[in-house]
Amino acid sequence: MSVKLYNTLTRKKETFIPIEEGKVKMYVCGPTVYNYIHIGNARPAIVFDTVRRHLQYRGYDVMYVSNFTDVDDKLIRAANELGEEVPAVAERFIEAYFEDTEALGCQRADVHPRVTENIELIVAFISELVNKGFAYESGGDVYYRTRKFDGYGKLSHQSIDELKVGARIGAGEKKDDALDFVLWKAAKEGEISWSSPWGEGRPGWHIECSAMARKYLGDSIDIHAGGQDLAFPHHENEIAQSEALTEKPFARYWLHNGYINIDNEKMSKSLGNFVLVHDIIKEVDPQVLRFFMLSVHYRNPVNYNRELLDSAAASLDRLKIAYDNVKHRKASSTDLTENNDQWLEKIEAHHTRFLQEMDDDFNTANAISVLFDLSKDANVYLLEDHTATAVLDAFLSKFEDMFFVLGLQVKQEELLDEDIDALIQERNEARKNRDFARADSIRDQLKDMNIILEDTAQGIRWRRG
RNA sequence: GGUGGUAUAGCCAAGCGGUAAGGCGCAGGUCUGCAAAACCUUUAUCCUCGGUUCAAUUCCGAGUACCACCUCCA
Repeated sequence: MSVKLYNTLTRKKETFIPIEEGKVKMYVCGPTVYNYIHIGNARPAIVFDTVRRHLQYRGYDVMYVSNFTDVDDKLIRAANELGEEVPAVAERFIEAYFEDTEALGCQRADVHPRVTENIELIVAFISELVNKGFAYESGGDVYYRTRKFDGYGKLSHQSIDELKVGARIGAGEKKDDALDFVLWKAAKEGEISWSSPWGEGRPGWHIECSAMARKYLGDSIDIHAGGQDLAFPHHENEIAQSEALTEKPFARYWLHNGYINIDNEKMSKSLGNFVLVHDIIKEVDPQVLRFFMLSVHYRNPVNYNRELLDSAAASLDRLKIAYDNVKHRKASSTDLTENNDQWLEKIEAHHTRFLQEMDDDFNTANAISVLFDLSKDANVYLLEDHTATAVLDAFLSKFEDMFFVLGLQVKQEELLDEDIDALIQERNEARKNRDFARADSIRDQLKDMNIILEDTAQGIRWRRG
C-alpha cells in the first residue's frame, strides 16, 4: 500500500515516491513571529503534523523542517509599536508558538531554523545567484531576475505575461522588471540589519526558505508544504531561487492547505475577526480545535465559528467516551467468549480502512469516520453479557493507534480528590438504601464540579464533563 | 484580465458513472429508581438548465451564488 498525495505542481494525485527509499525530507513554511498565531496559522501546523505522523506510522523516517521568520517588515513594525527590539519580540512569539502548537498536539520539527541565525548562509545564496546572473544589485537592494528563470509560474500555473497584468508596480521601484522580487533589502535608518556585499540590510522573505531548506534537507526535497496562499508568490519564488542555483528540482511534491473563514468571511484585520489560538484554547480544549480542523479535508476551505467548534467537541466526546467505555469494561472481562475472532477481524478491518483513507491524500475526514465506526462497534460489543479481554485490548490499541496518527489523545486516567471520592461512596450508600433523593442531590452536586456519574451494570464510573 | 476553489439533509462533512459514508442536532423507542452512557428507528428531488451515457450528484457545456490567489498573508 502506498501513500498518494495531491501535488499542486502537477495538479494530480500522485503516488508518493521519496527520493531516498524509506526517508522523507519535508519542509513546511512556518510563521512570521510578530504575534500569537491565529487559527489560520494553526491549520498548516496541524495538517502537516498529521501528514508527518501518518508517514511515520507508515514506516518512513521523516526529517521535518519548519522555519521561523524572525525578521521582516511586520516584525519591525510590531517591535516599533511595542517599543521593543525585534529579537525580543520574535523570541517571545516563538515561545508562544511552541506553547500553542504543543497544546494542539503538534510535534516539534526536527529543526526550526530562524532567519537571523542563517544570515551568512542567505548572503552566500544570494551571492551565487548574482554570480549566475539571476540576481542584481540596485541601490543597496538585490533583486531576482524573474524572467530569466524559465520555469517561472509552473507551480501556480500562471504564465509570466499574465502575471504582469495583475502586478502592481509601486512608485520609486528599483527593479528592472515589475516581476522581479527582492532577495536583500537595504536597511533603513535605525532598522535591524546585517552587513553584506551590498551594504547593510536584511534578507527578503522568500530567500530564507530556499537557503534553509537546502541547508538542512539538501538540494532536492520530497515534500514542501504551506498554506494555499503561499503557492504564489512565495513558493513560486522559492522554486526560482533554488532551481536557478542548484539546477535540480527543488521539491517533488507541493502540498497546500485551504483557507479558514470566520463565519463565512475571510479572516482579516479590517474585519477584526482574527481568532488567536492563544485565546481560543483558554475556552475550548485545544484537541477540539485540532479535531475540528481534521474533520475537513485539508485542501478544502474550513468555516469557523463557535457553534461549529462546540459541535466538534460533542463529536470528539463520543469517540473518547467510547474508548472509556471499553476501558471501563476491562475490569470485568473474561478470557474467552464465543465470537472473539469475528470481532478481532472487524477491528482489524477498521484499522486497515483508516490507513487506506489516510493513504489517500490524507483524507482525515474519512479516517475520522472510521473512528466513529470503531466506536459504534465497540459500544455494540459492550452490549454483550461477556466480553473478552483480548477483544477489548484490540479495541483500545486500535483506538490509540488511530488517535496517535491524528495527533489526538485518548483521555488520561486521573485520580479523584478524596472528598469527591467520599461523595461518590456516600451516593452509593444512599442508592443501596433507595434514598434516591439524596443520591440525586449528590449527583447534581458532582455535576456542578464538572464530574458526571454513570451507573453501569459493571459499577459506577465517572468522567469529567 | 489571468488562475483556482466551493455549492450534498436543520448544521458540519465524505463520496463519486450504477441511484447518497460519518458526525452534531432534533424526534420516537429500548435500557435505567431517575439520569448518564449506549443501542434501535426516523431525518437529502446531491445549486440551475442543457448534453454525453443503458445509467450522472459524480463526465462535458452554459449559467447562478459565494470565496481565494495574481500586493503582505496560513
